[in-house]
Amino acid sequence: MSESLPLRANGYRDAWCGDVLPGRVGSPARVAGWVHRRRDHGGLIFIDLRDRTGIVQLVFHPDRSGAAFELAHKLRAEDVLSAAGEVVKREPETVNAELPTGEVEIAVVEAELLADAETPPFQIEGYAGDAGEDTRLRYRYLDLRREAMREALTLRHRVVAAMREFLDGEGFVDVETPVLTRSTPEGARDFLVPSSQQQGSFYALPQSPQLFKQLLMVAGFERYYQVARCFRDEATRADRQAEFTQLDIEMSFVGVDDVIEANERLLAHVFERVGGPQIATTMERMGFAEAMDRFGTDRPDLRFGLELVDLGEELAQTEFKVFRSVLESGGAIRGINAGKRELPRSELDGLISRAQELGAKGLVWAFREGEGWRSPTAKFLSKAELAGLNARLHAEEGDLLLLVADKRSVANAVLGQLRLDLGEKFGLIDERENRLVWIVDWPMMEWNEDERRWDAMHHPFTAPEGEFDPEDPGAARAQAYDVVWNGQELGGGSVRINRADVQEAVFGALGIDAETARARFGFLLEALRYGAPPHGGIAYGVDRIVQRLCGADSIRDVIAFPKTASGFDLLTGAPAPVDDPQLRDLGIAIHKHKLAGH
RNA sequence: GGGGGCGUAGCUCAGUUGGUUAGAGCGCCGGCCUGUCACGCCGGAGGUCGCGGGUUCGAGUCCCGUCGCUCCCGCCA
Repeated sequence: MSESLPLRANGYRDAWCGDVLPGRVGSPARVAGWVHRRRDHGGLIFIDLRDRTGIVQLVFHPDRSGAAFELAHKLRAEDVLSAAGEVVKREPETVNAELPTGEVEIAVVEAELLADAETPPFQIEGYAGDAGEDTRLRYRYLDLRREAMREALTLRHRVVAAMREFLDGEGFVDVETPVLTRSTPEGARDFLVPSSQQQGSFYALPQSPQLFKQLLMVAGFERYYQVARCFRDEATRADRQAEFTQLDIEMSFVGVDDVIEANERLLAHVFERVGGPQIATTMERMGFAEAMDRFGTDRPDLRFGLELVDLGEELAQTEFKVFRSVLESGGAIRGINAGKRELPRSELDGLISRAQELGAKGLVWAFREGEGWRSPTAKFLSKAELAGLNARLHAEEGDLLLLVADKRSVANAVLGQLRLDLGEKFGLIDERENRLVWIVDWPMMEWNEDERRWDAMHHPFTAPEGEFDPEDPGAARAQAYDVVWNGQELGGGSVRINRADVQEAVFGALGIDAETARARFGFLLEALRYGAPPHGGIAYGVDRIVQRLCGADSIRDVIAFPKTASGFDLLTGAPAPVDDPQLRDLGIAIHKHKLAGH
């Protein structure tokens, strides 16, 4: 805070605490803030006063401070105080090098208690261990007084401001779309809002503004963005909240390359503005198939190796029943070379447990030894097979090899995650490195074995590459793209379908019959008949970007008032039961016995 | 929906094979202290061991249930 504030009457400040620097020595200053710490020496009292800019030391002398000295004696942590006095230079031996304001202090002549504070349930900047998260959330307004939280939310503000600044400069228009909208049963569970005027009918909170932004393209806005709150009624995770924020962007008359190019400049601008990693404005691209093949995931962390290798060829003739049955049923045998590692049996067992937790039936571990393996599995494989596997995995003496035989999707998921676990465990990741990559060339659809139908890989409005053949949906490529930063998806999008006939064909391939499509998406199909420009866009997870930028462990650390894993707001007590009359207005009956214990 | 971890003072935690009156650090309260800055020194208060039930002569400790927090799997087009 560089600008100074006007001198005001009691209770107002003319200087920020963090601005009381040597340049002000000899001048009067009035500051206001919270009592951070009190050091009462009996005949001399020091108060560290904190506002959002920092901390400054106040000194109270019994003679010079008058009535303020008596007040200082009674001050307690987090009391709100206004104090005025002269900025004085400290004696060299009393300078505090830890504080930016540590060369000076304010010799207080006048002070006013603006509000007193109860003893907080936890210390604002404690040294006795951080408060537990439920306590922090219960008293979030105190938790947010802490420097780390203030910095995280300020960084968030700067990220969003930089996004707006860039998009405004490029002619994008911020348009608000409804929060009360229509439920679409696909995807995550919707939060529903009952309508009192149409009893029995419900609004849904949006999972994204997808359809509205497409309608804005039909409406001719050409360039739209919105910092949009989105909702998914699903369990939360360390990087997932039911209520989250998207930067939502849509552009007309564009193809994949246009959207990617604009977003490379957007990301470079945002990172530059907030002191994030320097990135090239032309970023790496990788096909979906290559990402799955080399890393087992569509969001690869490219900062380290340990790539997945396909071992089907080497094992094509194997007598080992486990491997043979997997290959015969169309599965895959994939492996990674984890390098020269000495792992005790207990840790190898841990890897097996982890693999099973991730869905594998088992995990084969082996250390290369001579031309063969030291492994419980070695005895089931021929010399030629072991030699072939060693060669394919580029295994050197002592290298740890991990193999999973399963459906290809399972083998990829398991080894892809084990690769990340091992990369972290073995310290293979250079935290200073930043790898951004666009994942492109996505399949349109993937086969859902449980439901026996095709599901959209991105969403049903994604445009196919070239002509769409409804007879062979599995072959269709999507004009879709995800941007991945060090293994985390920052955002994703696509070029959209802008012709009603194509949209109808895609719905059909997804098993949505014409009647259902009309009922749910009739407004979109109709709009596409009135001259829809080619358009495409992207949506970013703002919370995750900020989390990543400040290195927070949890998305909750970059959200002002987050909810717990089970969706509670510990501060306000939401969700909470409502009165019967409220329910009657909505035409909703709740069986009270189901609420027993609430 | 499933699995793991956790729940003891205001906060963070320790608490042995089930055994006397449940401890520590920080915080809080009182006193002393004129150069501290995580001030220091002396004294003190503070506990439904999440909740309910069970086993036992005896439960913070073992068992069952339940609530809450958290991580992971499912899920998240």
